[in-house]
Amino acid sequence: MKHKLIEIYDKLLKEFSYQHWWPAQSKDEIVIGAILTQNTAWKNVEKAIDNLKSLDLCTLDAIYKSDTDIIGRCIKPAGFFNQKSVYLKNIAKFFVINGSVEGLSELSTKELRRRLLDVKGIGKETADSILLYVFKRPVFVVDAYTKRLIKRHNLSINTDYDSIQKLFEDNLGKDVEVFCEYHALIVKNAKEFCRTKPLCDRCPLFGV
DNA sequence: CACCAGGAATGTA
DNA sequence: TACATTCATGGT
Repeated sequence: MKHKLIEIYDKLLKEFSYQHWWPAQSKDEIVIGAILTQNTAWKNVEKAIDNLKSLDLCTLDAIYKSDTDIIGRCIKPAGFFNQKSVYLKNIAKFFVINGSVEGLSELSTKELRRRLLDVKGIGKETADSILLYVFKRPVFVVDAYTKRLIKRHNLSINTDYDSIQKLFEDNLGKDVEVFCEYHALIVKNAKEFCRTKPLCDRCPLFGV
């Protein structure tokens, strides 16, 4: 008997096809985007990233060496720029002093996650996004859309982050590609159908 | 005008 | 542990 989560995944994949996530040109850009998109529309994140690129500041090394107020002006469209400029400096420093992605690649997933969570500005979702899309570790990313999906379809009693993450990881197999695609599809579906009319009859998950 | 967007830190009880 | 508040821009 297939789990509901697999049924949902199949329907979303059939409806939207592959999403090619994370949308970025480099691993540094994924990390930067993960910070900038915190409670912020992706459209505004794109503007901020374009601003960074125009000054050649869309790398962790460049951010590490730049003034916080310069970063702040670039990322202003993404909101919370006073906080996020500091957060970007924090994560940039973390990668620089640890030898970038390569320098951290030998760590276990659990240890790497702990270290990411120690960086001020990196919470569970941001840490897991980096673990999955940058380090290719089998960690499921739980965002607001994912929680909403689980609640609307009554797929879990507990709806906190850890419970929902465990639900996905226990029922999908630890497949990085599936985790990457499933999270992307949940976001895609939410933007496409679930904004104004939750579970309307046009939604691919109607009746599931 | 209110409300939301691919959250996280901080403070309170 | 479980909520409430704060942070800020831009689209609907």
